[in-house]
Amino acid sequence: MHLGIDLDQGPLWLIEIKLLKIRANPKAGHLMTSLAACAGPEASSCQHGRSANGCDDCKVRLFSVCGALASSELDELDRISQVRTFAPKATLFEQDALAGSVFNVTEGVVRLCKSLPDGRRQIVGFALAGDFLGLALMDRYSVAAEAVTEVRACRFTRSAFLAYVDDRPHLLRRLHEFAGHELSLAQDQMLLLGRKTAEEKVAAFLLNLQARYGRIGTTSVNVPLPMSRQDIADYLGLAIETVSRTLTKLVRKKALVIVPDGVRLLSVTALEQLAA
Amino acid sequence: MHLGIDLDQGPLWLIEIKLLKIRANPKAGHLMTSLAACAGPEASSCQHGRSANGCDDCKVRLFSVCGALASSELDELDRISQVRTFAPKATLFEQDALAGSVFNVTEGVVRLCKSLPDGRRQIVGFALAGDFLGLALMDRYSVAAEAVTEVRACRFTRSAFLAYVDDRPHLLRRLHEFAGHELSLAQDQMLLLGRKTAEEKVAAFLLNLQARYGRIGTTSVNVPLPMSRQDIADYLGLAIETVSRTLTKLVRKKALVIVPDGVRLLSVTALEQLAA
DNA sequence: CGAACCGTTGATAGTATTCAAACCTTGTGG
DNA sequence: CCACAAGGTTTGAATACTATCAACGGTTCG
Repeated sequence: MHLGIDLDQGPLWLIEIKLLKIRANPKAGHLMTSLAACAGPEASSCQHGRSANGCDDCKVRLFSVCGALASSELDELDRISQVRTFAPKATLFEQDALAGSVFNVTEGVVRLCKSLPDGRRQIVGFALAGDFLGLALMDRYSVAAEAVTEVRACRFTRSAFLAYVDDRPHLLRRLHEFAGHELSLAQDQMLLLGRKTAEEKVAAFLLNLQARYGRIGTTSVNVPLPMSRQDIADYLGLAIETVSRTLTKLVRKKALVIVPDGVRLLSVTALEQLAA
Repeated sequence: MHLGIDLDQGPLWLIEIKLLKIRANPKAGHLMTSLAACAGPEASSCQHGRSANGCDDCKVRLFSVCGALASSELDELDRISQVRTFAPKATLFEQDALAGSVFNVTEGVVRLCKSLPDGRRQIVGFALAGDFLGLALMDRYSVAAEAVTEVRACRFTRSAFLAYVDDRPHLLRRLHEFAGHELSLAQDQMLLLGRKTAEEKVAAFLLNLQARYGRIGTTSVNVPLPMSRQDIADYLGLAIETVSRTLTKLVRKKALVIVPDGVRLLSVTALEQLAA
């Protein structure tokens, strides 16, 4: 066995699994959550968000809305943007509040929540690196956005961003493409919420997350779960206990193992069948 | 009591309700389904869709995406569009098919469905007059569209429409606004599907539909339900029996009465409380 | 060390589904 | 005109899946 080389195979975890319940190597846990945003094996040198050079060497640009912009246009985008960081549980914006800003997530995970007066909560999505918040450009936020992990994001005032977009139809076009994609994901989620069983929901959730990580970084059978079980439950329309029970059921079926801060998928094909 | 004058109060139904189970006047039923698209009392002279004059006197233009266009632009829109009608249960397009066309519904009701391999179905939305199908402008349809009632729609080939849009950023802007609204509705629906009880789902559905009818025609406590109970069930993530039972429960609570082809809301405030 | 939080597991309850049958409406054909 | 078939709706009884309530184990942090 080769140690510390193949990130994708997560050897540190393998060791932990075999040693049974030995305290997790904290570095391993960190590596897993980092996977969401980092591509390639040199995780230590991974720097997301804008550096001193601004958007030019932004790691998320190519798969984000900014990918529609020419290098010359990025300079002005730089000028109207500011990098902001949010601690876990911090609020980026609240449901129904006036939309003063829009954000482009460059690092970390954000949950998008809707709540009922009595406290019931539905998470309508998780935003990862490259995702744009406030895509609809509406004057009020329809959801709340809360940092799950430490989050880094480019912030624009909505008015400045609108002015910027108005001069650039190709960017609007790109925004619209992203909105269309979001809408399609929302429809998939409606199918999941309305018609799938708990097991199908959890399996589909894990596969989905894996695919999303793959699009922004390394494809791996290690799927970090930076969000809490309660978050997952509120995303899938389940009770927290049902999420927990279903995960252990999937473990018994040998479809996955639970590792610190996430899961390792043992049989993607089994999960795909379970996900319906 | 005044007969045949006040459409909004639906006097014909009142009579029927009081006579208890007397066979419904077929005209009354027809009036109700027409309410979805007709504003004002002269339902008989109501003509939706493009007439010989094209888009200019289209009844849905002002609250549809076309509302962003100047009169001069409508001429060219006319040229690339064709009016099409669909019989109930006809398919406008199928899930995952190449998106060859986009549609603007001018009359009738369309259901947007997603299905699982085993037949389970989720309706992700009902399109009414003024709604645009294919808003996302993606190259494949993410849902199937099926006529619930007789449907009239303006059809555009996707390529022609894309070319038309490319020359008109203000139309793209309007399309994006509509997409943002759709996304917001989808998020509301996720909250409903994931976190609401059967009673809350049904109450919210009826109030929502009433509000939508109000936006495109006459606000009325009469809410036509042209779709089947199965359709409602598949929209709300319930079994057909649960929808039926919940409706009769709402009748027992005196929140509404069931009339041919729809319901009449007796207490909107009661329903609003039940909808959470 | 204890409090707080998160996750897991067990027992129980409840809501919605499933299965089944009856009812109603509509359309067809004798 | 009535009988009958077909499709949709409603109602009833039993089941099942998931939620709720409760307790416990593990980790973190002061």
